[in-house]
Amino acid sequence: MAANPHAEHLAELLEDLNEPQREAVTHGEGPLLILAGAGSGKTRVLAHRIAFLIYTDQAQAGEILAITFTNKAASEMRERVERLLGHATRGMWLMTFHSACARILRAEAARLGYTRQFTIYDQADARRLAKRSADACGVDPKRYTPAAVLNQISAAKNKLIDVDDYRAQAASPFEEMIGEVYDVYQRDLVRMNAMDFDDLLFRTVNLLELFEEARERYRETFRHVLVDEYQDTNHAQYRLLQLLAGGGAPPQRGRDGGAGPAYSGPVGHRNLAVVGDDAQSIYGFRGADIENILRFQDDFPDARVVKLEQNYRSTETILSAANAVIANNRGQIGKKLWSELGQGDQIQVRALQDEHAEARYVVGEIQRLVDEGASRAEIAVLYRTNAMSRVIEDNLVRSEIGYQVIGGTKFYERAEIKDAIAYLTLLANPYDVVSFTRVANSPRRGIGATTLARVTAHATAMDVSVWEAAASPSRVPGLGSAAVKALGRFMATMAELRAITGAPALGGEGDLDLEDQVAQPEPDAGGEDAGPAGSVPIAELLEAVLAQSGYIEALEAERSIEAQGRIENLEQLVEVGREFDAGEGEDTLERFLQEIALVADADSRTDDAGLVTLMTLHNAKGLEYPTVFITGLEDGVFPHSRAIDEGGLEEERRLFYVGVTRAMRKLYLTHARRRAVFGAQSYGMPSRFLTEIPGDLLDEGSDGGWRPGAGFTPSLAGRSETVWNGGGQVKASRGEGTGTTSFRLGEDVVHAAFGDGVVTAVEPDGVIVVRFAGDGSERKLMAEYAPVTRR
DNA sequence: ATCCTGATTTTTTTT
DNA sequence: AAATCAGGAT
Repeated sequence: MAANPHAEHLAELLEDLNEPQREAVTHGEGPLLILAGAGSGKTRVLAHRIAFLIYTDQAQAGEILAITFTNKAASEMRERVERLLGHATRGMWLMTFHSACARILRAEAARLGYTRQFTIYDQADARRLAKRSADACGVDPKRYTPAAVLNQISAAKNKLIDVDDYRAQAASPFEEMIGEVYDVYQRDLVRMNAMDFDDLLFRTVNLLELFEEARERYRETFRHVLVDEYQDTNHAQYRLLQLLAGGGAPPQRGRDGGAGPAYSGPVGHRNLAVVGDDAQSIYGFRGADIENILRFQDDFPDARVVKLEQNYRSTETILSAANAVIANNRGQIGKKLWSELGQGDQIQVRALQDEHAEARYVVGEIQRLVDEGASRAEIAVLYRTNAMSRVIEDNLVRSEIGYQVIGGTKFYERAEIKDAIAYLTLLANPYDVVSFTRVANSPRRGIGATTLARVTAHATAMDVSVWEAAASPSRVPGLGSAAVKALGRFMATMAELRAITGAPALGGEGDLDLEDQVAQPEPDAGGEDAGPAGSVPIAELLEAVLAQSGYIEALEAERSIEAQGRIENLEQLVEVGREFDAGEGEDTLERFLQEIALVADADSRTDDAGLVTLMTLHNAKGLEYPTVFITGLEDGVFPHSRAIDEGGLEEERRLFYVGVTRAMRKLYLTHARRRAVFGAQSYGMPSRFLTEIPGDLLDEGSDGGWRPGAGFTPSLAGRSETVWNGGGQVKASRGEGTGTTSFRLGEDVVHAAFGDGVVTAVEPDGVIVVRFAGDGSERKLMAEYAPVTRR
């Protein structure tokens, strides 16, 4: 028998790999670049490589850091590796950049002036904060929306430009203005012991640059670093990898003060394996820098480069189309994808009159395919923007075809869920002003905006946490006696809840008026943290929060269907907590909050259910389906008009390339002559990407395509609906008689997309509010236009 | 402090 | 078509 006790496994591991795949898997130490075309088995190669490293004793599980793009991809990877290794992957760091950074920062928070309970703000929180900062700087919100301002700040952070650098190099009044807001915004974050998504990366880079000890420790810990989707890394992520694995280009700017110890000490181990495809770089808008992959060989001149060009997914027709389209981009790394799967079917291209006709065509085809024996789970419908899912949903519901939508509105964005999370966040992080203001008056307790502003201003002025400021309301200047009382009661329950977490008590007690109490030792200031702030089951804590805060009570008092729906959502959240409690690892509150902050909706995708999948093209990255529909192929929609204006055409083309290459056997491309955008009709030419596909690969339908006035008649089983009325005024007729458009409170209704619901409010101008039974969501609808009918 | 109403804006894409 | 926001009324 061979010396290696795993010899048998090893042979098996390499068995079904093609030559370049095997080369990538068995590559030893040193930098490795895997250029993996779409469908060339890159996930497989990564998983096999991890298993190989372990079987050949080049690494222990705990010495591997494998970065994926989504949590979903991480758990899929974990499963695959477990299957290969035949045992658990305990200790292996297999997660997203953001999760890995959050985990490192928890451990090292004190060094950066944070506590380990720091809050992670999602985009919505960050935007709210950016708005506040912009207001404080006197920025005209009409001229510069908070989102635009935040984008600028985010872009700077992704490039590792801190406030001082930014202000120093500001070259226009606009940039000076942004610099000012950036300054305020960042100070607020620090004061609140909070980080936004970008900070997670930026702060980790700071940590590793400033503290040699930490840098060396993590370098030693992660002997092998593997990165998936490398083409979508931004500069901060790039820098992080350099710091962890060493090598790479020299730092771009020394950080003042610290005299930049960045590159003293041993050069890293340089065991960095990255996998990517420059043709699939689609996240430039959020700072991804395609140059990272294009320049990998400059950074590591001795890097082994492996190209995976055999595609195991798609027919030759589909690949030819993809190759032809992407050839219109400049500066690609040469790759020629090929497949042994045969020509296959032609690509179906259809022109429809409007988005309704398009949706009917798509759903009609789905119906036909399913009748012919296809599984719904084999079909995906892709679109450029989330808003485009609505019409397709309508039609799927009418045809009674089960589907799932990935992305769009998320569970964790619902108000009641955000409220509940904010309570927990405030319990963990007493500095969190955003959570405090969110929670203080919900349910209503008579703590209004003015009171909140006074409390937070006082906290800032006295340099104490909001918690402390609020806990001694009588010391806040300008508060009326009613406000003092309300705050006192609120903070008393918060203190009780905090006691449940096991964390030490904080701040002033009720109405003690001792002046020197402010000087009392502050447990959260420095390194030592709130002690064993864990060990309470999250589900229990959450139930206590919801009960003692009066949140549930207030909802029950409403006695409305929508309140009932909210309560059910909250019960679901408690269930999430219960699952977390049952999982492995210490169940600390911080860890729970971190996990929740970093989950994406794409993570909730299921494969096995008999459901058609609807999602944006971005969300489709990394997935494959036997049948794929790409809708909305009009100039202005896809490519998106904003991308056309801002020179993002190549990225749009790569996005189209990603979409096309998701398809295994059948590909449908549709465009509408006319489409409602913001409720107004707009007319669009067929997408330029369509014309980039060689004609012989396309089947444009027996009809020869769209002709003015004629209209395409989809092969719909049931009735055919007339949509085009020739005059330009368009209104989709619904199958069921709508009857009158007036609804009454409490009436049972059916919505084409959302199913059964009940009218919970009737507003002026024909707006009704409906709470839907399906998901408990509540929506405002235009009674006259929305596809709702009385049940 | 809270509710109501009308105006404005939203749609790129997401960790 | 629908969500968010600001300003004004109660």
